[in-house]
Order: sequence, then structure tokens, then C-alpha cells
Amino acid sequence: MTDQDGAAPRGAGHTRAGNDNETADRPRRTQAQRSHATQQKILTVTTQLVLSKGLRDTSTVDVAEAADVSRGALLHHYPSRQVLMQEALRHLLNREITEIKALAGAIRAGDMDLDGFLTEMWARFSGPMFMITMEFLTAARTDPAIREALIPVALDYNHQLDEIWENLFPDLSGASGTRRIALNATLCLLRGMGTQSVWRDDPQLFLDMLEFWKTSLGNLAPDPSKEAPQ
Amino acid sequence: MTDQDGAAPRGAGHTRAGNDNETADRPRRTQAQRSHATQQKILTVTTQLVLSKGLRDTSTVDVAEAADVSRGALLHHYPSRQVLMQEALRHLLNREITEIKALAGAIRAGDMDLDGFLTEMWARFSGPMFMITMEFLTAARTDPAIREALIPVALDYNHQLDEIWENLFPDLSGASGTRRIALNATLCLLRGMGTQSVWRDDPQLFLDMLEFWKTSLGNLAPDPSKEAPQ
DNA sequence: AGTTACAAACAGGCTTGACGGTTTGTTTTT
DNA sequence: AAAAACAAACCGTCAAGCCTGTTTGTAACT
Repeated sequence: MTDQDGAAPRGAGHTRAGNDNETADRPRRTQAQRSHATQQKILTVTTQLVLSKGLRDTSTVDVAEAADVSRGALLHHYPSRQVLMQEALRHLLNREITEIKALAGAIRAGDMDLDGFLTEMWARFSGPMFMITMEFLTAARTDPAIREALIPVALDYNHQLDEIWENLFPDLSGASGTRRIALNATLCLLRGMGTQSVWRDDPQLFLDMLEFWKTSLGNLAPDPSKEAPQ
Repeated sequence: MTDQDGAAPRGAGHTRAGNDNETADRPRRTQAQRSHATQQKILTVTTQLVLSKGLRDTSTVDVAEAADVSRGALLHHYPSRQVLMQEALRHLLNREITEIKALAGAIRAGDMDLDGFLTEMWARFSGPMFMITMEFLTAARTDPAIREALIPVALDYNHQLDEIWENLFPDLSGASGTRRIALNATLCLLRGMGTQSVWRDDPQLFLDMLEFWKTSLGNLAPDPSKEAPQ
């Protein structure tokens, strides 16, 4: 929505001479550029529509109109609605994974602690990304195609968080089971809070829960007991 | 599906004598009985279809066929698809609330402790009821009608759990804030676990998370040894 | 020239709500 | 108590709208 592809006119190598008159409004991009720009636009618009209208109420007509391409063009790049939605999901989660990787970098560099990490994660789980994910997740329960597309990226996502968690709780290196459990419990809490926020408008309660959880986790790391080797 | 209403022939009070010949195959119910039976059947079948096909993929034709009534009859009782789904949601959650009340009774009677309660709740949040609820919850985000139907019953549901919680943590009577937060965090954890179970098949992990959380909650009650149920 | 990106029109299927007609139960009249 | 009038439950069909995927055609790029 923000970046119109027409705003990047790179009228590079004309193999063929002549027709300079078209350079004004027709940027003359390569095929790959055209394809990529169109596809990005379509996928972005698709996730936005899923956010605003819901997955099942987003038709290919809606997507084509919002992306300002013809339905023919849409079907050219994504031969069926199913493929379109699968790709939109992968696009969304892969983008999210790269952002999570940035977080991991900050934590490794010592620029972020557990508190900041949880705050950041809550911002994500109460934001648009999670809501879109929930649309797909709900659909995945009864739609095998969505489910198949969801599982690998979700596993990748969780794996990234696992690495982050390892840096946040180095003390638990022996009890990897406990760390895995604590991470997953934390994520489930966030997910549950995210779903609650759909119908419940009580930001303070959510912050309190986060604080409550942080103190619970705080008891994990430090001294109070030596963790058993296995 | 399993029970045909014709299997319960209650040819009770004939105000009018005569016509015994019809009692064999025509039970002769009152209007109210007919209505009630049909409506119950429709609502039950609707929730079952939402569970198996998803909310948006459940058409009124599906419901009519599965409930073994004509579409005309369906539209007579529920004048639009929207109303049907709203009523199905209320039906579902109200039934759930009565079951929760039974749990509350068991806890008041001392027949159930925190551990048992959490196990029971996890059984619910990983079962069909929660999955159906998730369908409606997801729809509620973008569908105001569903949202309006959801909020009051959800509040009622939470209120019932609040009373249960009060009996489970009598020691925290002073810090009602903490208790409320702990309850909601617990529910959010369960909800998150429920959503995870859609695509993740690792029962042991879920049990471990539950155990993890139980110990965390155990630290809440100041005195782990003695809690006097007067 | 040949491939790729895009556009527009079309056919088929599905869904929803409306409508007229039929059966079943209830009330009123005699 | 029987008949008649009424109301509610129920059934089958219909038109309109939407969505999907295909097909045929045009412009752009290599």
C-alpha cells in the first residue's frame, strides 16, 4: 500500500532502440521485476484483506481489486485461491521470522533482556500479524492444504524463538527440557492473551498477566536450586 | 444424527379421546414439543458441522440436510444464517457453562483440587468445545453480529470460573487482584495450548507445560503445607 | 519469434433468502 | 364431543448474487 511499484522507474537497458516517448510514464521494467513487484503487491494486499475481512470472506475478486490488478493477472501468478492463500501465509510468516531474527541479534548483542523480549513479543501477539495468523490457524484445522503450508513455517518460527530463549536462559543449559517447556508455555500464554484480546478490551489486565508471568519466569533462572543434570 | 426424535414417542395427555390408531408411528406431540425438539436438533447439528467443516464452510443447506429437516423448516425457526449461528454459539456456551457449574459444585464439596481442576480444564480446552469456540472467536473479530453474541456468554463463562477460582485459592482472599490475574493467565495458557494443539501433535509437551504451570501456581499459596477448608 | 505478463469475458456451481402450498396441532363454535 | 376455523410447523422451488477457474485475446519483454 505504501510503496507503489510505479514509484521505482528504472528504465535501464533498452536492447531495442527508438520509442523514447514511452519512458515518461512507462518505466520499462524487466519481466522479473514486473513479476516480483506484482506478486509482492498481491501477497501484501491479501494479508491485509484477510486481516480486515477474514480469510474465508476474502475472495479473489477482492484481492484483484485491492491490488489493482486484473483477475487474469492474479490467476496467472497464483493459479488458484488455495495456492494464493498458502503463499500469502508463507510470505507473512517468513517476513515475521526475519524480524524475529533481528530480535535474536539484539539479544545476543546484549541489547535486550527477558523483560524487553516479552514486551516485544506481546506487541506482536496482540497486533495484526497474530490476528492474520489466527485466521489461517483456524482454517488449518479443517483445511489440509492450509495446514500443510502452516506446519513447516510454524516449526521454523518456533526454532528461531528457541535460539533466542537459549540466550536468555543460559543458566538452564543442563535442563534443556525445562527451558523448552518454559518457552512453549510462554508462547502459549501469549497466544491465549492474543485470542482474548479479540473480544476483551482490558489492556491493564494483559499487562498485569505479563508482569505476573515475568516474576514466575524470574524464579527459573537464578540461584534458588541447582538444576538436576537430567 | 444418532437419535431420531421419533424414537421418543410420548403420547401422553390426550385432552381429546379417540384416534389411538395413530399412536403407533405418529407420537402426536404438542407444538411446543415439536418446536423444541427441532430447534435442539438444529443447534446441535450446527455446532457439529462447524466443528467438522468450519464456521464459514457450513451452509444452511448442510445444516438442513444433517438435521434432517427441510430448508423451509430451518428458515422458519432461524430466519437467517446469521441468527442461526448466533443461537448455535449461545447454545454451545450455555451448555458449557452449566457443565462448569457442576465442576464448581464438586470443588465446593471438596471432591476436586487445583490439580484435578486444571486437568479437567485442559481436557476441555483441547476438545471439541474449544475448537468450535475458536471458530466463532475468529469470526467474531470481523463479524460484529457474532461478536455481540459472544461477549455476554463469554463474560458469564469467565464469571463462573472466577467463583471456582475463589474456592481453589481461599488464601488469596486479600489479594483479589493477584487471584484474578492468576486465573486469567491460567486460562490464557490453556487457550494458547488449545490453539497450538491444532497443528502440533505432542501430548507430552502439553502435559509438561501443565505440570510446569501447576508448580508455578503452587508458589502462590503462601503455605503449601496447610490450607484449611474450615 | 517466442515467452511471459496482463486483461476481459464466460460458464458452472454454490449459497442465500423469499414464496406458495401442505400438514399438524390448537382453539372456538355448535 | 364433533366440526370448523385458525395458527404454527414444515416442505419444495425459485431467482438473484457471488465466487471460482477457464479461455481467449493483447501488450510487454527477451
